[in-house]
Amino acid sequence: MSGVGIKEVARIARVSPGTVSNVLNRPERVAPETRERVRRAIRELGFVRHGSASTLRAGHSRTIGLSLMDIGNPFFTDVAAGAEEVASELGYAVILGNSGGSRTKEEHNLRVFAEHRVRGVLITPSDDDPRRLDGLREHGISVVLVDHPAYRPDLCSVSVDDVAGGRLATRHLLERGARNIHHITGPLTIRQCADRRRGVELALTAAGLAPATALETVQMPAMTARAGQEAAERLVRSGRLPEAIFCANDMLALGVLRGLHQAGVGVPGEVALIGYDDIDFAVASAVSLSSIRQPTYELGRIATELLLDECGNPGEHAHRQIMFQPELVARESTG
Amino acid sequence: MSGVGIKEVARIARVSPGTVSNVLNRPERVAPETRERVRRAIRELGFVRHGSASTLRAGHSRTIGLSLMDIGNPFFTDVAAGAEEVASELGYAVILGNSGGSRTKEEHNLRVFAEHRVRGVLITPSDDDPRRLDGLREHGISVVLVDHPAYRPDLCSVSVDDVAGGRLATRHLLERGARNIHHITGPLTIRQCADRRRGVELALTAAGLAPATALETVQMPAMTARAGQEAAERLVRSGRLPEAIFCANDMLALGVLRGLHQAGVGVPGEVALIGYDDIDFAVASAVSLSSIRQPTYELGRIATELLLDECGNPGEHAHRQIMFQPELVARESTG
DNA sequence: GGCATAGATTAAAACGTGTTACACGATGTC
DNA sequence: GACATCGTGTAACACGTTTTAATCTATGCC
Repeated sequence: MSGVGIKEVARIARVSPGTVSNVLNRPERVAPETRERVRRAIRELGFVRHGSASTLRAGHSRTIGLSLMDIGNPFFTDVAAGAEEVASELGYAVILGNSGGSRTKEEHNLRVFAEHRVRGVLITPSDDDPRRLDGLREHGISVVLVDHPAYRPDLCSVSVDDVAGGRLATRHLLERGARNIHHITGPLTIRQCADRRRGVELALTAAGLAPATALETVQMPAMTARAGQEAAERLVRSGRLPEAIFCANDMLALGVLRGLHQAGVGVPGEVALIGYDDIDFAVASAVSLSSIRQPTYELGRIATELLLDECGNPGEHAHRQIMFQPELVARESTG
Repeated sequence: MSGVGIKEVARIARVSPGTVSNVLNRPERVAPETRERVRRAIRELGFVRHGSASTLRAGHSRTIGLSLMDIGNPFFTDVAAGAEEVASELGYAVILGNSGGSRTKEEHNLRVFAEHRVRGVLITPSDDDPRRLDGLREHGISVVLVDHPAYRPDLCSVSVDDVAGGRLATRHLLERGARNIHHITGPLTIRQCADRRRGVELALTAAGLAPATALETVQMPAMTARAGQEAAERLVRSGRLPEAIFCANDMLALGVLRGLHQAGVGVPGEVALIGYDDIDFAVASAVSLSSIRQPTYELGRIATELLLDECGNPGEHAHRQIMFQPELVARESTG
């Protein structure tokens, strides 16, 4: 086993354990020569600080929890990458939990985080229920919502305006000459989907078109490429091709693209197509995909910064609900 | 703060703290009625065990470290998903570290893991240097290599036979009529790239072709879609289109596909193309991509199982070097 | 020279849990 | 009735670190 602790170091450096602790945590308080002597002992013995003991005594850990909805989706892994980077820079470790959209698993994750006495939690919540979060906060654990606005002033959140995104995509399609929109989305119970659809409606009305006639919404159970392809095949079979398709997700859009291509339908020649998220693979497909870009990586970075600020200055921290504006990326699939 | 600890629970349940600890860790040793009384108290107080104190006293944590080479690559996130699932099932938490291929960051990760006294470490190593790992193991931390064979009998590893994979891809192209192979790869200092290329050579010689003339290798600095597209553009400009292209990576292949498509080169009509990894997006591209499938998710699952077995039965655990065989997935891009 | 002051170090008391050895009744055995 | 046994529960220490208050030394000042 490891065996070598702070007091073995102290013995070798001819110092008291307290001094070693000071070298570790407040080096400025110890005289340069002793400091160096202690550091040498640390190196020689290969000492590494026992994090648990430290956490126990200090009352707080250098750890944050990250609960993701879908680790298989590039959108979320981008968020994770951003979060990990910032956390790592500031000396924090990240405990990963993948909820897969399941409330049970999400609760399990939060419980694990609580046991580990993480300093804070970053979560892409699967629903709007804030009760579980309050449980954490009673334990003194800060929480920041990611990709989901906090509808209350005492909680930080970092998200992107999905209504605006839906509007952007729709307006773009209308500008390219479309008079009606075929909208392929995931379950409308998912906030992101509902908001994006709302944006479509707003854009249509703003252009003097009635959503009731100019908008057709198709709801798929999953937001995967497979689901997208199925939607496209169904569309082709029906024989009534729309002028323009807006998918709530790039995964869906890539599937649609492939389904249309296989049926010999030209994109953007016969149908214009736009997705959402602007994942890296959007530009890699044979007909590059127009999409709505979100500052994914930044989402993770800023959420972590907010979280650690809240942990560091619990008194004067001002809760903020940050909402980014999405951005249109026009590529080949919309002409 | 939380404030409620094991002894507050004990007070409410009219029991000694030791008994509460027993209810938590060896429930069978305590009489059913007291057990229930304690459990009720735990529920009422909303008590959650202090993981650090537990770790400190017990001498071991319920945590593993996971150091990934590239969290942005679907291959690695699949591995992570598998690992997280198993770890979670068995009550372990996962600390995530993203090395991005940098040795410095990798060392940082390992140091963090050591401080947290993780039970074991899962790592997709960026090189073959085993010294850092030995440092961990001296501290009683088990290590399992992922996607990298252990060249020593005292270390577990889970990997895929990349030589066989390269051979599979090449043989497939040869069977479709190609007489020479254009191989686009990443840095050959990366073991995976070197092995896959080795497989190409073996397959060529086995077919009576001399690698010196039948194989052209192009080494790109990164294994991204962008790099693939650049390689394709260069190829088109050179005017000498090969019969068949084998990319060491699906990301590269998707880029090549797009580059060729933009230049009006038909796939698989004029050029056959195959990738490697069979990421989900391989099937989603306009011309679905042939690829070499690896049991990614399983890699993560089994590695974690091995790791936790090694932690649980330190005495009788037999180190294993598991090597999976990859599998050809033929799709449209090779006709 | 005495005293205050600042700086450097230390001793000892926590932090919340797990574990060991032991106490306590009750039961069964001779 | 004495004694071993068994099933439960307890008391107290230990884990490795941080932190507080106290101690010690050297320095400057009157």
